[in-house]
Amino acid sequence: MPELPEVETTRRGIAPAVVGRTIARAVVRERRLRWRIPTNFERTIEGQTVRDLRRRGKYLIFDCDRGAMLLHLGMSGSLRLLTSDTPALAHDHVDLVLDTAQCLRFNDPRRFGSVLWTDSDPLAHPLLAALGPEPLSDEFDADYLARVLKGRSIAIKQALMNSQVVVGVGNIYASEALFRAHIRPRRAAGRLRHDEAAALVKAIKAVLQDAIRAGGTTLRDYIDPHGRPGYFKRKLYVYERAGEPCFVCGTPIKHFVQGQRSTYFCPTCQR
DNA sequence: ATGGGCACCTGGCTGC
DNA sequence: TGCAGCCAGGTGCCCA
Repeated sequence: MPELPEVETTRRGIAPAVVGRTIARAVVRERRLRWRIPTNFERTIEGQTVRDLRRRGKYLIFDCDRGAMLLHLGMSGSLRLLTSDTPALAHDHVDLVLDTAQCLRFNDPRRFGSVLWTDSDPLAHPLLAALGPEPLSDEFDADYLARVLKGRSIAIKQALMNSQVVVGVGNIYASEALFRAHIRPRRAAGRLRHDEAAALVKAIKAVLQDAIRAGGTTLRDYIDPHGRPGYFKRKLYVYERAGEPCFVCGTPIKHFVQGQRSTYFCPTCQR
């Protein structure tokens, strides 16, 4: 499911209900997520107040009194705000019951998501420490991208999806950003001209910001914390549009598999 | 250091 | 109707 816009939409949706609230109770129905939730998790988090809710890449960071909870939505995860008496359905793995009687519920059919606890600086956690820059930060600019891609033979689309290069860009927005930047997904990352790197940076920022504004992309099952879908699907130029005419030039959109992931592009608009 | 491939899961859809 | 096969918003890890 979720790339940066969906995670950010989730963060914005739950923050008002969660920040400043105390976790009265945690309920874990399924510990076998990407990483097993330790049995002392509930005891650790209960009674702590959520001081801040941040996002780093696709991770949500719940800063608490004595540490932080890290939550990743994986491919199929979602967080919802519900009343604490709402019956749990299939794949409702974790509840954080707040002192307001609201409940933050994590649902994840495929269980690629994760719920972790750290006692120390969350940004220093092994899963976060090596992450590349935030795409919407000033640090992510043409000079940075050109420098980090220099000499690399990997295809540009796969480079964009590497979280050490830049965080938050997944399979949808990698294809979309390359379309907006007029760059073919198979181009060697290290062979982009500087002006192409600049165009790509601009395209990544624009597509992510546009998608956040639309509440993210719902293809199949993504929903925001209030149960609503994201509306960016209608603004996708290439993703899942194989064989359909390019909105710009009419050429049929092409599809191929790259690193076991579907890639879409317009052979006329992208070079 | 880099890149490629696999693994982890469930559910929905397609086609026989 | 049933079922095999394929595909899906991610990413850490192992190996060459």
